[in-house]
Amino acid sequence: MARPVTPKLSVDKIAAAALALVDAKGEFTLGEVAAALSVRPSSIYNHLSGKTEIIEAMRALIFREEPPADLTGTWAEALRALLLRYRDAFARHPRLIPMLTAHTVSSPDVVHMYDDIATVLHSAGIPAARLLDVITVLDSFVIGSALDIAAPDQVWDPAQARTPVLVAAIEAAGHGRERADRAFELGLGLILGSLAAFAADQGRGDQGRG
Amino acid sequence: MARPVTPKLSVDKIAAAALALVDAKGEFTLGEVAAALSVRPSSIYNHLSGKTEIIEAMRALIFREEPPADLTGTWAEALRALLLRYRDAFARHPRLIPMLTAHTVSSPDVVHMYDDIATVLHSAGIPAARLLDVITVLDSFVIGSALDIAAPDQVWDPAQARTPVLVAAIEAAGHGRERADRAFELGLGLILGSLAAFAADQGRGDQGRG
DNA sequence: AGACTTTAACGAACGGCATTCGTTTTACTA
DNA sequence: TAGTAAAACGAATGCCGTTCGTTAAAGTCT
Repeated sequence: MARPVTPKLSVDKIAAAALALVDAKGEFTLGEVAAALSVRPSSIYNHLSGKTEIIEAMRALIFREEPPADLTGTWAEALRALLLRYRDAFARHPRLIPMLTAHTVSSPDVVHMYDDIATVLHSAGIPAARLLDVITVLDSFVIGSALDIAAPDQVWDPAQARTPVLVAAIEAAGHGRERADRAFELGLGLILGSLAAFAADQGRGDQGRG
Repeated sequence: MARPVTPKLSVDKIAAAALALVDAKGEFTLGEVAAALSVRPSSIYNHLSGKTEIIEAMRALIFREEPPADLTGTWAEALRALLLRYRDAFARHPRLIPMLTAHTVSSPDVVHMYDDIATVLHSAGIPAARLLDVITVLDSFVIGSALDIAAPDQVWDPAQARTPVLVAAIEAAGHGRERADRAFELGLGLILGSLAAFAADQGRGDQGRG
C-alpha cells in the first residue's frame, strides 16, 4: 500500500492523465487526475508541487509529442514550417490553451523554438535590433490563433451582429476548426508576405523604414 | 442593516472593485471584492450571479472606458484606429487578459466592434466570403499581442536562449511595455500592408489568389 | 394612507478543492 | 546489514464560490 514495486506515478503519466481530462472536459482537478491513475491526490505532490506545475508539464508534453519541423528549403519555407508546428502543438489540444495563457512561464521547449525562429529570421536578413519584435509578432499571432480554435462557434452567432455586412460574412464562413484553419493560413500568408518585403528592404538600405 | 437607503452595490461598482484588484494583484476573490465594498460576499449575488459574470462585467467596463475610434479618413486609417482602440482597452489592464481568454463568451461590445471592422473591410474591397477570415486574423493578432503585454520579462531572459543570435536580439530589444508596443506597431504595419495588396488584388481579378 | 411586492443587504452553512503533514512500507545505497 | 530516500496513503486544514432563509427598507398599487 506504500511504495509499490513499480511506481504508479511519474511526471509524464500525471501530465498525460490531466491532458486527457482537459481534452474531454476543458478542465481538471487533482482529484480527477488522481482517480484516473488509481491514486490519492496527495500522492501527486511526490512528483510535482501543485496544479500550476501540472499545467507546465502539459505544456512541455504537447511540444514533445509534436514531430520536428522541416528546416530545409528557403527561409520562408522553414519559418512557415516552424510556425505551423508551433500552432499544431496547441491545435491538438484547444481546451488547454486558455490554461497556458494564465501563467506565461517560459518552458525550455518554447525558448528552443524561439532559437530556431531567430536563426531563420537572421538568415533572412532581419537586423538584430528588430529580431525580437518580429518574433513577438509571430508569437502573438500564433497564440491568438490558437485561442481562436478554442473559441466556441457561439461567438460568431449571426444573430449578434448588427450590420448586414457582418451577418453575410458569418454565414459565408464555415464553422469550427476548418474556419480557424483557413483564417490561420490567411494570416500566415499576410504576415510572411510583408516580412519578405521587410527583410529585403532592411538588407538594401540597412536603415529601417516601414 | 438590510436594504440601505442608498444601495451599496451595483454591477459597475463590483466590476470596478474587481478590476482594481486584478490590476494590483493579478487575481481576485469574491471575499476581497466584497471587503473592498464593505459588504458580505453573498450580497454580490443580488447583482451578478457568480464569478464568471463579474469577469464579463469587467470586459464590458474596459471597453466602455475606452474613447471611441476615429473612423474618418481612408479605410486603412479607420481600420488602424479600430484595432488600436481594441488593443488599448486590453493594454490598460494587462493582468485581466488571461481571465478574459478563459471564457470566450461574446460581449455585445466586442461584437459591435466586429461590426465596425467588417464595414471598413467591406469598403476596402474584401469580398464577403473572406471577410470573417480577415477579421479572425486581426482579432487573433490583437488578443495575442495583448497577452504579450501581460507576459513577464522573465520570458525573455537571455540566459534561457541557446543561440547567440537570440541572445543578441533579446539584449538589443527593450523591456516591458515599450517592447510590446513596438512589436504591436510592427505587426500591425505588416498585416495592414499585405491587406492593402490583398484587397486590391481581390478587387481586380474578383478571384482570390495569394 | 395602507397593504403587498420587490429589492438588497446579512449570516449561516455546504461542498469542493488544493495543499500540508505525519506515517508507513518499500526500494536503494554505503 | 543498517540507514536513508522514495512513493504511496489518510487525515486534516483552510479558503473559496455558492445557496438559502431571513430581515428590513424601498417601491408600487389601490
